[in-house]
Amino acid sequence: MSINKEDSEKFQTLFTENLNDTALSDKQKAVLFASLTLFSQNGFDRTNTKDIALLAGVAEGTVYKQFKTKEGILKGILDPVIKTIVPKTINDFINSMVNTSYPSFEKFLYAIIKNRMTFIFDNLPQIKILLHEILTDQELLAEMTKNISESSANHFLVVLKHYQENGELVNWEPIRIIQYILAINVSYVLPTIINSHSKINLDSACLEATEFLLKGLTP
Amino acid sequence: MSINKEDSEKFQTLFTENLNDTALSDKQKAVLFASLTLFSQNGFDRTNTKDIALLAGVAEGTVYKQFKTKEGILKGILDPVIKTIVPKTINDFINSMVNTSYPSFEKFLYAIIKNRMTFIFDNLPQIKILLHEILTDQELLAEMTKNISESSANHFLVVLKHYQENGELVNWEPIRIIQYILAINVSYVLPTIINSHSKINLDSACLEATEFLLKGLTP
Amino acid sequence: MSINKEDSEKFQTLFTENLNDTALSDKQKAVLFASLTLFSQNGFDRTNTKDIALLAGVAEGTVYKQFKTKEGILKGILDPVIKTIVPKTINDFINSMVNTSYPSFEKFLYAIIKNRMTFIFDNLPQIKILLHEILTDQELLAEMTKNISESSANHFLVVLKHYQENGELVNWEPIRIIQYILAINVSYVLPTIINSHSKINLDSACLEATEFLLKGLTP
Amino acid sequence: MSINKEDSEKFQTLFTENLNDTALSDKQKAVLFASLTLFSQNGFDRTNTKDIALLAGVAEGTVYKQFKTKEGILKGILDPVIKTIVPKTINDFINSMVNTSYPSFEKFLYAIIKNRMTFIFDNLPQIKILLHEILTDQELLAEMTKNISESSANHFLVVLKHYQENGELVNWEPIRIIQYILAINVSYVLPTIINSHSKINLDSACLEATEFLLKGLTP
DNA sequence: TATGAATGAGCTTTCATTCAT
DNA sequence: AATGAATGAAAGCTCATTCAT
Repeated sequence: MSINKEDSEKFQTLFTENLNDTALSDKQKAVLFASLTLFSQNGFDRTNTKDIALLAGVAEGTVYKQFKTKEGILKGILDPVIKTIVPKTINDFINSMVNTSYPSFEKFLYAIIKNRMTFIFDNLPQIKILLHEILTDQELLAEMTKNISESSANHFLVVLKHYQENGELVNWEPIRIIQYILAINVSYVLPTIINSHSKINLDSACLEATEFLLKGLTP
Repeated sequence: MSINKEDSEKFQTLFTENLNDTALSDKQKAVLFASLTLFSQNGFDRTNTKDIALLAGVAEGTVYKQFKTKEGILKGILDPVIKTIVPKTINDFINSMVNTSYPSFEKFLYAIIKNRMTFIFDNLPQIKILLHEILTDQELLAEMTKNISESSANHFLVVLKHYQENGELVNWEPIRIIQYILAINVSYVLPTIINSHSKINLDSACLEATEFLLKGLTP
Repeated sequence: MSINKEDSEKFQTLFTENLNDTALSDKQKAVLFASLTLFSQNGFDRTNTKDIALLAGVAEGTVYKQFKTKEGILKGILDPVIKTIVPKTINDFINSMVNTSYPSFEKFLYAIIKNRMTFIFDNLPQIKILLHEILTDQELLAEMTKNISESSANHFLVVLKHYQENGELVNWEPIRIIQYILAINVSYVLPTIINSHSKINLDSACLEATEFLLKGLTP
Repeated sequence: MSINKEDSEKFQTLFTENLNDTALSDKQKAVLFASLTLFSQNGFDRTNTKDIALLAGVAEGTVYKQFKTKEGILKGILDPVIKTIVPKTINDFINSMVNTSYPSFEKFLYAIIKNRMTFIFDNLPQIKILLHEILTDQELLAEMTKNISESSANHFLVVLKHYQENGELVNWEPIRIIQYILAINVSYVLPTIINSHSKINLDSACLEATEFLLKGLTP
């Protein structure tokens, strides 16, 4: 199995679909998108509701129709990410992982990396906002990890153990292995998170990351 | 929000030394430390000058004596980090690296990692503030990298090349190697950056990181 | 300081008309009138926005809706005077002067004096504010004279020349004659400018001024 | 008699002498001069004590040694003008007038005009400050006129009456005659009051003013 | 449902004034 | 007497939020 184009387009539109599910008028959606854009560009505190209204093309009052407060808009953006998008994505991925037996740890590694990177790229604005909030609100992170780990992290551990017993993966603590995989992933994406205009080649990044991690994680 | 007095008394490293060099009165230093603490705890925008004055034990007017504006205080905190502390630390480190010939790439790697991690732990609040600002102000990062790379990055590259020619280090682009080293470093420090109360064992972290990076970077 | 509500209701002339032209809400007009009153009573610097809001019967935030700053309000008051009201008044007057052939210099003199004095009385608060500003901001005067002289001062000079050639007016430089006429006018109005409660009889003032100027300016 | 150069230098230094009389240290005098300069340039409200200290070359605390408040400095500048300098000047002038019998109303007129104009030029900064204050503080003017008229205005009226009975001066109310003389005087000085850099020729101004007033005030 | 004028709490900043040195 | 760091009241201004239309 490999994460194909269709998969990546699924993540990209999860946020939008999520919007479409709820019965939001066009103006309300415009408010949410404008907020997403401005929050990720300038930060929550440096975005005012007047500018949101301006960018959304609505009146200031309309900004408050759906979410009662400015912070409500923030939650309206982050809650789906924390509670739905991330867990759902992870579940989908792990399920496909369990169902598909990867021929080698290398293929497996490449798959995770591509999946993770694609997800990050597809949700850049939300991730940037999350980063901002996590720096000051520690409960956010706690809630997020809770939603992830409780859902299906155990399945992932099983797969890791499989490769360890197979002799393809060093016998380190799973958390340590995950830490390295995430770190290398993030190191490729960070420039784009910070500067939206910087572009990287996703494919070669995945290949490079896999190459290094494979060397570092093979016994 | 709660103002944590103990936190503000911990950061007694280069930043403090740097302060003592400048002729600041005790109250002015208190203002700077209070700002450092609150900015890193709650973020710049969610810190008001009244609370800074309160934590520093001075009047609100005193907050504005040294740095004319609130943003001036932010610069007063970040400028030394960007322009002096980071470059100085890097120079010191590289000089010691050039003078000391490490017997192996492993020793060399361990030395960098320990140095880097120690630096990050010693400057946690400033780094947290920097992170916040970098997310919205891209020029900050540009200026920082300028100060770093122009000073002595070339020396570092020479050392890397030495190990590559020696057959101890893979023949990848130096930037890629540095990226991995930094990523692994940061992955150990991140929990502490986000949650100041989470503690890690610096020594075992360095050993672990060295172990992994050595595997990944040896040809 | 006491806020005099009656005063603020008196200035119902060109300034008010000018306001009605622009699409200002009642509250915005109230802000402008309150500012006019307080600025002229106590001076710009001794008027605070809280008192403006109080006199206007609005919230403090409302004071900043139309004109973004306190100085913006000052400009909102003085700009029409400098750029519109004064030039328009002068043009109207000169046009009527050119169209109407006065039987004698005396009639002509009386007409100007009455016109000038009436204008000053009708715009007392604005003039008082202007005076204050002119004392510290010399560019204001420059801009005002530019707006006046360039518009139609030449027409006035033609009329003066006519009376000089007719033998009814001394052969002095026009600027000198105008200076005297203005000076005498102002001398009658000054007490009212300084103390709003001092009242003069406009008609007898005009007659007296005409009598003196006629003696002084007849060959 | 004519107002000679020596006379005019007497007025010019009255303010300084007044300072020297009081036991003020050099620094205290510097504070007073700096205040005089800045108050007249920028207005009382737009002058801060830091700038006064800076211009005077003293510490901020020193500004408060002599006059306990900023308003105290203003009084320290204006009180001598109102209570001493103006009355003394007027008394000196009227005494010299009474003692010297002017051969004609013309000579008399010229003498007053020159005296008045010279006085104004010699006290420009104080007059500018006075103007500012009079616009918002009506009691100031009241106190000033009280000090003037009570001292020796009556003497002046006697002289006017003399010329009226002599047939050299129209039979108008003395206050009206004084008003015109002052108005014409002020009209010559005003440009310099507003813009300190504009210079006029004092002698020709006096001759012109005399010429016009004589025509206007001769029966 | 959408509007946008109005609100007022809360923020940053200034500056006359004090006082230990 | 002179200093200048420190003060804190008060000012200008912003902006999330409300509500009559």
